[in-house]
Amino acid sequence: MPELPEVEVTRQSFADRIEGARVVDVRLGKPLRWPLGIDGSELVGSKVGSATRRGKYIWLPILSEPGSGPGGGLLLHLGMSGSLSFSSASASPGVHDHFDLITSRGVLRLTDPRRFGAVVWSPALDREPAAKLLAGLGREPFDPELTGADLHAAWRGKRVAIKQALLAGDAVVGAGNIYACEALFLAGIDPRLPCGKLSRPRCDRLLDAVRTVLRRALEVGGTSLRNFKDAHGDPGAFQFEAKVYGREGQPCTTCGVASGVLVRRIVQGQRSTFFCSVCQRR
DNA sequence: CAGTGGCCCTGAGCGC
DNA sequence: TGCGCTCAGGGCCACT
Repeated sequence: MPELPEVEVTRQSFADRIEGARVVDVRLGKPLRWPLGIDGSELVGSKVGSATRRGKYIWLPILSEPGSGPGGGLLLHLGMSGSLSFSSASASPGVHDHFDLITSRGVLRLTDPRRFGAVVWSPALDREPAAKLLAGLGREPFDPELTGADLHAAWRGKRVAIKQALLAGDAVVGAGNIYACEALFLAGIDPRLPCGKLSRPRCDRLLDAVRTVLRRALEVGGTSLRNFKDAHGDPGAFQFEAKVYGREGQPCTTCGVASGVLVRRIVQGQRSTFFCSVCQRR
C-alpha cells in the first residue's frame, strides 16, 4: 500500500504532535516482519524526537535521557498493508494492531493486517540493524542534487526492465507499483524497456515524471486504494487521478478517447504493470 | 554476479 | 450464502 507519498503524508501527520512526548509504555501485538529487538520497557521515560523519512522508512528518534533508557530510535516500515495512527484517545487494540508507542501526548499505533511491516529498534540510523536495512536504498527523488545523469549511470549496462528497476529503488527510491506505472506513462516510456537502454534525455524526463507524480500524490494526501489513511484518519485522493494504474481495458486518457486504444496490464516480476502501448514507446 | 522467483501474511473480490 | 481461487500498495533472500 504505502509508497513514498503515503509514508511521507503519514510522517507529517504525527511528527509535530509526538515530538517531545515522553514514552509511557510500549505494547506489542503479533510478530511483524522483523522483531523489535528489545523488550520495549527500556524505552519508558525516554523522550521522542523528530520523525524523519528515508525511502519508505520512518525513523523516530528515542532520545537518551539520564537514567531512562538506551537512546536510539525506531525504524518503522508500513509494508503492504500497514498504517500508523496517532490519537490521544487510545481505543483498545484490535486484532491487527501490532505496535503501540504509548506516550504522554497520545498513542502511536501500527495497524497492519498482513504484517509485512516492521518496527525495529536501532541505536542509530547508521548502526545495525538500521544501517543494513537502509544500505541498498537509492537516492531520494526530491534530492536537488539528483539528476537524470545519475539515473543514466546507475542503469548503464543493466538489462532489467525499467519498471522493475524503478520498483527496486536502488537508483531512486519512493516509486512503488502505482507511481512507477504512472511515472512511466507520464514520461512516455515502455515499462518493458531494459533500463540500460534509456537514453540520457529520457532519464531526465523520467526523473521529472517521478517527481511530478510523487509531488502531486503528496499534495492530495497519497493514494487510498483500500484503506490508506494518514495518522489523523484522513484518506488520500490520488487514486482518482491515476492515468493507467488499475485501468486495464479502459480507454487511454491521452490517446484512447478518439482512437479506442485501451490501457493494458502485464505482469513483471509478479507485479502488475499498467501502460498504454501507444503513448509509451521503446 | 545480475537476474528471477519464492515467500512472509491476511482480506477482499469474484466466479461458480 | 458459501467455497475456493486469485490478487493486493514491499522487499529480503536463496537460488540459478
